Amino acid sequence: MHPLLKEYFKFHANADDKILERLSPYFVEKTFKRNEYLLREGEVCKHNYFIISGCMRLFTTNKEGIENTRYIAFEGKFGTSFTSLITGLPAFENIQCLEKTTVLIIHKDDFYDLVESEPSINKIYRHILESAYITTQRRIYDFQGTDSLERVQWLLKNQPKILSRISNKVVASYLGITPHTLSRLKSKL
Amino acid sequence: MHPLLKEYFKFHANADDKILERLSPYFVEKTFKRNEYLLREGEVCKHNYFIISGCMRLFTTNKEGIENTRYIAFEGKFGTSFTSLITGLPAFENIQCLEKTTVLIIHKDDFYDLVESEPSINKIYRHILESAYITTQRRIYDFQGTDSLERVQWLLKNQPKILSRISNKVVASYLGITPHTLSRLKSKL
DNA sequence: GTAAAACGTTGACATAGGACAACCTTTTTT
DNA sequence: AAAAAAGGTTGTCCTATGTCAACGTTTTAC
Repeated sequence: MHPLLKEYFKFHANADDKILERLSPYFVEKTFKRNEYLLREGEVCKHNYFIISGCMRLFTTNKEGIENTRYIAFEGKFGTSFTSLITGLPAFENIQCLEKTTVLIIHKDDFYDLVESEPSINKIYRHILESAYITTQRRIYDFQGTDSLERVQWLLKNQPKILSRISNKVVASYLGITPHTLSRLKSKL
Repeated sequence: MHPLLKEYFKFHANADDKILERLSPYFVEKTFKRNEYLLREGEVCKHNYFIISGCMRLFTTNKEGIENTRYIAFEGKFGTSFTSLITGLPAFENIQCLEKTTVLIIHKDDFYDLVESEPSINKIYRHILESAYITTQRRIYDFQGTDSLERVQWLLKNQPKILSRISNKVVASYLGITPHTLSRLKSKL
């Protein structure tokens, strides 16, 4: 099993080596090109991805074609369309690599079987859900009732990696502003 | 055990009557007045609440004193500050009853012990986390890049109960607009 | 039942940030 | 290496929504 995933399991579920060896075959490594899609809006999401290197984003497109980035994940994190994975309904979001990205892929059927049968995966899943929830909540909480300057400052303080590694266009769509506004704001700082 | 909670357990965890009788003593009934607080910002949240009748909201207050309602729950739902419950850190949100409200209260220690030891509660918790996550995601997704008229229409379509049972002031703070704007928009519909 | 407070509506005005456009720079393609 | 495409910056203008204010109505408190 890849050391990054091992670390994740040890840290969040106290899993021992024996269990990890048993789980290892469920995770298949694959590398995607920069800008390549792991999932497109309208498809049913069938996999959970653990990022070994690179990064990906979840984004939606509204009726005017404007992109809205909702989550950006780097190496060492799980990322997928949980809403589609959980409900089995078509995703309303896309998953796209922002850099050349290597992931470990587990199929949802295996994943949910293991959630039921294997306590360490049950714990990991609980952890993933809890932190996904908390992250989402924090983002709503921190963004609601703030102007765009405050949002950029928030990003600088809380997720500086996003500002340094990700293009302005994507950052703007993550902050809910236009690239123009972001550009103007950056010159103010 | 109260029939509403029973129904919840049967529906989401297939729990049988024997288990429900065992779980029953952990849930204590209590009634709160309209506007009464179950939790104040800065306190550590120690309980999970299941609403039997009435409704409550979670809201935050920003530095200018502006309220921001993030979740409104009616009878038949669990509600608490999960972020504080999970992390054990002080909550940044308030929980307040919007009507005279009767809840079943379970202490977080009991709750998390049961999550570990009792599969039906484990399943319930998973379900709560999953739906909390999905609800939050949907709200972000549906609100981002929409103007306030679209938000009101969204509410009318997706949560009409909120518009009919809850005061304009609270609804406005849920939509992230001022009561003035909401008032103007309502006259347009 | 009366006073006080909170809430809701509407108007006039101010402003943050989007739309459009031009231009420059960087990246990608061949 | 040249051409094309994408991304970034900056200017002007416009619109949606917040702010301030006045006033009427409903709810709460004594």
